[in-house]
Amino acid sequence: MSTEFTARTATQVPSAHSAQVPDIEGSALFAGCPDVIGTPFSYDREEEIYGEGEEAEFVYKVLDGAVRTHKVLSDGRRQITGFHLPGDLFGLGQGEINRHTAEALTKTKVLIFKRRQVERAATSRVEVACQLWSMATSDLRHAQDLTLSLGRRSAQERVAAFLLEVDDRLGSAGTFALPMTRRDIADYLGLTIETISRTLSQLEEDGALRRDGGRQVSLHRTRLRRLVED
Amino acid sequence: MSTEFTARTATQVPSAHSAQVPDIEGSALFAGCPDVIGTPFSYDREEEIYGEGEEAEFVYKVLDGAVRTHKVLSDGRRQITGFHLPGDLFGLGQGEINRHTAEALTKTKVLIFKRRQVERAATSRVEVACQLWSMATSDLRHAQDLTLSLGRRSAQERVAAFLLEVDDRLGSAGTFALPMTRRDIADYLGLTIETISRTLSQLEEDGALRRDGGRQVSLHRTRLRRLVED
DNA sequence: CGGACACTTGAGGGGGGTCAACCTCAGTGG
DNA sequence: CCACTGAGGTTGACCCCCCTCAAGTGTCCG
Repeated sequence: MSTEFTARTATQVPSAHSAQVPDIEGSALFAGCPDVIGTPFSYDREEEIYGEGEEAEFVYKVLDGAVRTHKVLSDGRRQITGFHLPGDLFGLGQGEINRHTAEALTKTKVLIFKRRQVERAATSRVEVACQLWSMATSDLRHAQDLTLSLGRRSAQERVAAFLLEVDDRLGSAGTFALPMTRRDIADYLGLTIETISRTLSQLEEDGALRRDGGRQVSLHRTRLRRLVED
Repeated sequence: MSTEFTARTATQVPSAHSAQVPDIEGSALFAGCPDVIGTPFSYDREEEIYGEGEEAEFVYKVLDGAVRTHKVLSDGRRQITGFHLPGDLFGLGQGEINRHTAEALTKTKVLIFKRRQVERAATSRVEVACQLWSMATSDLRHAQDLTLSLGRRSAQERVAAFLLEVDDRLGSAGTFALPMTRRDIADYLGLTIETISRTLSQLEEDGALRRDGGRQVSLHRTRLRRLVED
């Protein structure tokens, strides 16, 4: 998996154990394991990378672009569990069978690893196992933060927190283009596209951000942060 | 951490890697690591085990009783992230600082391990590291299932799924006493105690369960399962 | 038997969903 | 160069599910 969109708050502290976080270059991910080499691959916009219920054969590392993973209910309701940006690993931690679907948001380059090889590396090299533990733990933190938002925060708080999270992941410039559609944001935050749209308009009206065409936003971070209880 | 309340669905498959799930007895948890020995300890009903923001010094294994872990917003809104029953490990995966609070639901016996020792064991024995990875992964799955419920399911679906999950964790007898209050259920499912109460009444009226005093329930599992889309 | 806490039930309100119309803009073809 | 098209986004009107507030009913334990 990966660090996904875990917000780096001031209280966050380096990983508990000695394994270090993977660096942006794919080559050093399974350092010291020459048999675990990633194969470059590309996906088009909206292309499925793997599907829920299929055998989990590979693990992926994003090099360029963006990926979303989601679960669906039988009637089509969708919950996005994470967005994956360059440097992130995804597809791990799902046993023999994929527990969600992964799709490319845009044209996306990845490195593909065989899951079995990664697991073999984990059982033979303790640093790899610790690294995988560290990544799973990081994803777990992210999932629990999302749980708190979905369970207990208002639409405005969720959207404000989401914008700050994306800004953070994208380099904390304060100005950026959202890499996903309103539908993706809605399905991530447990809301509807109309509510996302209305909330963004409201935030702009309140001076918490400026917009320029659908995707481009400039955050007023101190005001947004004031809206997010924590 | 632990398997928490992860529902075992028909599609679920044994852990991906070779590490085996810990057994109910604490002694075999860090097998082959004589330096990692748990110290027995007890907590009273509603007693705090550790608090969010404190240094994470220990890891815990439930022997008897039940524990909840939760996060709180500054205005008091609470989200329970998991209930931990006998056999479950909790308190792992939070770096140097606790990212949530843990409290005993009832009088609870645990085994306490020093976090540093567990981490040391992980870096020296690959089976331990894999076991910890496996547990983190299992917790991640659970958190993502909860995310789907909170984001996309109705109150009735959440309560029905919750009852089936508890039944499963408690041995699938179909009849059991809920180990937690309505408030705990509400704070786990992102609802209010009134909605929990009304939903249970409605489910009873629909013949999906029977109640006997506040906590005791008998599930009509096929009817409940029909209410839970998946 | 009485007090406290957990739980239930009702009445009313609001946040966000639903449905529908409209706008914007990039792409495509004439 | 412009008309057409369709997907993504915005906005409004209405409604419903769940929350809020409030009053009751167990039920456990002194």
